Parts: sequence; structure tokens; C-alpha cells
Amino acid sequence: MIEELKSLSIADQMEYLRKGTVEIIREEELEARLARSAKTGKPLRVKTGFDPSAPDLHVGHTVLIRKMKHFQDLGHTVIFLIGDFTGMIGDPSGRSITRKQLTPDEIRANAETYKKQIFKILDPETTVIDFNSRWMSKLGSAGFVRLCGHYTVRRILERDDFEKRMKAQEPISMHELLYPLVQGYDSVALEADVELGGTDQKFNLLVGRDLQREYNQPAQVVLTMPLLEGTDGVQKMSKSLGNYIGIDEAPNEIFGKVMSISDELMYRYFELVTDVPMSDIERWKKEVASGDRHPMALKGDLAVRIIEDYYDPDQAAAAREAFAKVFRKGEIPEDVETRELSFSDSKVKLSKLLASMGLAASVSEANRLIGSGAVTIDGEKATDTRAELQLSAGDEYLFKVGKRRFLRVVVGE
RNA sequence: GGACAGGUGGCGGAGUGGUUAAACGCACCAGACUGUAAAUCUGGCGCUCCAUGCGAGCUACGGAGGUUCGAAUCCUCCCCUGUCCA
Repeated sequence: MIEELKSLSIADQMEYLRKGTVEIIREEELEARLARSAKTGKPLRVKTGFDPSAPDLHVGHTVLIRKMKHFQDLGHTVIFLIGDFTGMIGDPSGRSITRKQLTPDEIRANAETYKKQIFKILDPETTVIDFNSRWMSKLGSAGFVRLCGHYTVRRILERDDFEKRMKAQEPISMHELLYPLVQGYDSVALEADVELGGTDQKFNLLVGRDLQREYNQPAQVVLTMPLLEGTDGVQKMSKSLGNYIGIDEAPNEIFGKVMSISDELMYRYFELVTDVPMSDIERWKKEVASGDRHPMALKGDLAVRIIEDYYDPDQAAAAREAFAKVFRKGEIPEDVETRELSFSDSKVKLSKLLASMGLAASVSEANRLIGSGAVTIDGEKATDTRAELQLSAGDEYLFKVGKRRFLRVVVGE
């Protein structure tokens, strides 16, 4: 497959790379570089930057990583750049409170976590992992000031995000203004041919082009990918918004979260996070509209495809079955967590038990849940907030809280 | 350095002495319903205790003090943010 891709014509390669992108600046330049690379046999250097403080990747990130893979498929050098320099000085990212600085050890650990995750998609043999502290820490303050001399305040302030915050009378720290410069300089240091990023990165990516020209390098091609909407279907997928599907999550979790997206959003997920051809997606859409295909089944197919990227097909199929069992038939899943409870007391108040086992956030919360009929013990609904359980060694209870929290408890000595 | 405005629960945003654990919206949780963890509707949404009552205590409106029977609300100092002037 990959060998085949490498022998594609330039036009076909362009087609392959264009799929899913929002913008390529500029297409002619990319085409020219692909042609030159084909002629000289020298692969293009494709750079993508990542934040060192958030190594938990979610499906939204994979939109970008998949595009990296496409370049890799065509034989180019993909550079996964970890912005550890940024991390060390405390990336404020947006207007959130300054994050705590990361130690070298934490950065190393985060990098390992990244590797574990991205190599589910990218080729571990050929992917280059780099850190921008490699050149940024050598630059020194004098060098940094010189770097600043290559750009103007007005051009930095053109950035949409800054403009909005100025208008909204929100603070902007000095170092935030410098980030685009650092990111742009990364491209200079790496002599990048192409940089990939989300549409929100467009400004920073373009600064890279400018700076490369300033440093007498050919300007990199900029390729932007859409930001995938989260499970709420409105805002972009992000961990802090809680609308994300993590690629390290258990198959059952991924399945459930995919099932919770709207039918409309399902097609966009098919487009951006699977390799299904657009023609198939369009056909399915019509079949659903005409009633020939069940949207829930199709959404299940999507979930299975996504899970298969990170787990084996058996696990994906099992997740599908488990979902049907729990949510459609209201049965107990097979793999309920079991916990042993050692209790010196023989009588325990139900609400306290729930809270202590983490089935409820607090005793008050447990009381609310009991009151609303969300708690079931061995299939029996518990509605009395005063109920006490008579515990004795060897007893086993199956707790169900809400639709999807299950816990089997075995009473020990 | 000066003038002015502002800092409220996860977020946005009301509230200028008491009936305010703090309107409203979002997010979140639960119940009903459903092809779905969707949509919709209903309820809930600081903690703990008692036990189930429109109960009790504790913690909470940038921070620290103070005034008062009583403060998110008034006073003092401090910290933080923005705007304008220099």
C-alpha cells in the first residue's frame, strides 16, 4: 500500500494530501516541492508542533496526526516537534492562568506518553521527534531580542485572537506575543518545507513563512486542518470542555462517547477520523435519509472503526456488544469492576458507602442519587436515604448508579 | 506616576446591609422517553450531621483586618485586571 502511494503521480499525491484540509498555502508551492523531492529523492521535512503539557491525545488531535501520516505514506520526513521551551517558560495558552512550569523530567515523561499514543498512527521507525529547547535555549537573550527585531508589533497584533482580546479588554501577556515568533523560528531552525496545524494555528504558521524569508530560507508550505467538533457537536474537541474522546480510553468508553454524538456530526467524524472514502459517506447519508440504513447501526460502525485504530478488532466488536447489552437491553455488563471492602462495622449507611467507594462524589451527592431513584443494589432499587446495609464477610453486592456506573463489592474480613 | 472601571459558585453573569448557599444561562448529574450516553421533558446541582423537616452546623462572593445584632453588599489596607492620560 505504502509503496503504491510513493509511486503516485504528483497530481495524485496532491489529491491525497489535499483530502480533509481547509487550506494549503500555497498549493503551487507544495506541488513544486513534491516534484523536486521526487526528482532528487530528498524527502520533504514536514513539521508539526505539539504542546508539551497536554500529552493526552484525543480524537480531535488525530485529524492532524493522520495528515502527518499521509506525508509519511508518501515517503517524507515527519517531525513531531514538542514545544518544551514553551513549556518551560509556562505556556499561558489562551487566557487561562499561567500554567505551572514543567521540569525536564516531566517533559521527558510527557514525551514518552506522546510516543506511545502517536505511534498507534505514525511509523515509529521514521518519525522524528524533536524538542524546540534544542535551539531555543542556545539562542540566549541577545539572540532572542535579535529574533524579535525581525518582526513588528503591529503584525503580531494582527492575530485574530489578540485582536479579539484587545476588544474584549482582556489581558495579553508579553510572552504570549512572543510565542508566534518562537514557533516561527522553529521552522527556521528545522528548515521545514511544510508545517501542519489546525486552522487556529494559521497565524503562527504564517509567521514561520515570514521568518524563514527573513533568514533567507524558502518559505514553508502551510497546511491547515479543521478543528474537530467535540461530542457536543458545537465546540471544538478539548479536554477542558469535557467533550473529548481520548485515544487512550477504554474501548467501551470510546464506543459510548461516539454513540453520544449527533447523527449529523457522525458524518464529519467519518470524514475526518476514518479512511472511508467520501463517496461512501455520501451514499450512507442518502441511505439513512431514505430509511434504508439505520443511523444507530451506522454510528456503531463509526465507533468500531475508531476503536480499531487503537485496539484490535475483537475488542472493538466486544465494545459494541457491551453497549447493546447495557443501554439497549438494560443488562449488566460482563466486565464489572470488583472491589473488596473490609469493614469492621457490620452496619453501614448506604449513602456513606456509595461515597466511600467513589460511586458518588460526596455523601450529599449519594443522598440525591438515592432520592432520585438512580441507585440499584442487586437489581433492587434503593430509595430510602436512611437505609443501612448489614455487611458480613463473604457478602457480595452489585451496585448500579445511574445508567452506566457499576461496581461489584465483596465484603472481606 | 495620575484618573476611572472592575474582581461573585466549573464557566458566563445578576445581586449594593437581613427572607441569599447567592437570580438567570451554559456545563454537569439523575429520572422519564428513545435506535443512542442524541433530542425533548422533569428534577437536581457546596460539604457534613440528624433524619426527612420548607431541620442543624460548617465553608463560600480576590486577600487581610474592621464597623454592625447581622456584610457578597459599608470602611481601611493590600493583591490582581482593563481603559484613558503621562
